[in-house]
Amino acid sequence: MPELPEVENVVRSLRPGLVGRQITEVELPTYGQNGPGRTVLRRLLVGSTNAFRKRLCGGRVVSIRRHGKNILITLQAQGAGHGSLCLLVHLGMTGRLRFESMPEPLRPHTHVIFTLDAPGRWLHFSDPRRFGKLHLSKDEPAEIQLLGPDPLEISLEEFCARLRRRRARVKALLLDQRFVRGLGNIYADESLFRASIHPAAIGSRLRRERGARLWDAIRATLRQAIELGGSSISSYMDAEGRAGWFQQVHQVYGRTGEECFECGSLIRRIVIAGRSTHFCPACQRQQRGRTAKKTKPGERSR
DNA sequence: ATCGGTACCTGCACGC
DNA sequence: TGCGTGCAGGTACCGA
Repeated sequence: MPELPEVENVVRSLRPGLVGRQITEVELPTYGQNGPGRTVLRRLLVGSTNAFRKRLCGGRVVSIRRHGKNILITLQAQGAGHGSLCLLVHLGMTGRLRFESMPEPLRPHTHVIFTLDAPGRWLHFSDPRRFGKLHLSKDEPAEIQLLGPDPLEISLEEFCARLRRRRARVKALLLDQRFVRGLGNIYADESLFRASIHPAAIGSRLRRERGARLWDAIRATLRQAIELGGSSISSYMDAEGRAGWFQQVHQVYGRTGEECFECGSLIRRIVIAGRSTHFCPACQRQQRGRTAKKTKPGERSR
């Protein structure tokens, strides 16, 4: 769920209440819930739960930033294990970091409760589907270096150069975090619509002019989405519980069968790279000879 | 290199 | 009301 704009808003809303604060206690309410062999946290927490708790307690938050869809929290550890710590949080599809006041009843699927040295403030991590991840390490995990450039920072030149090198369909490329980091299903579809590019177009076959339009569309889409607080499709909210508004200006995502706001054609849904892909068949035409092979007669493209 | 399928999970909307 | 089905913002892994 949370893509770059949502994660960016979570990070921004975490900063004021988290930077400079000390974590005084860490509780893991779902630890051991499904029996010792299958604890809920096993998949969520990289490393042992005890080490996680021990190393984090007493740590003071130094900084927090976004890297693609990852949240990186740097802490100054306390006591014998002094030195710096890096807590990586990936929200997966349904992960949520949210400030809470303790007397409220615990929401279901709350896996980690960080007690802060600010009175009446706790930070809860919840994640119903448990696709999220928490990884505590001494240094920044090496894996994040494998991710591609940030789409808001990449230059036009580099973006076009990367496109030229890849023969995958452009929608698949946008979802590939090694191509650019931070785009997900919503913003890939919305960016392609804004650039009037068919999602099945082959990256290396896009002319420079179209590549430039895509580069521009991605940046404009992400900037506007960040501005509007992200897309709140079902339950996304920032750390202070504020919803986003970008879903109200979605042009194609989640609009299968509805009329295109530009031309009135019906928005179509196809599957690319195993993901639902929404586009306007009239505004996003396949370029003859420049796209993936056409569907054979009698073959269904759904 | 790239793709499709599967897996990981729970919740929700839908049709019957 | 209940039940089965398909779908959902994520990534990782397999074999082809």
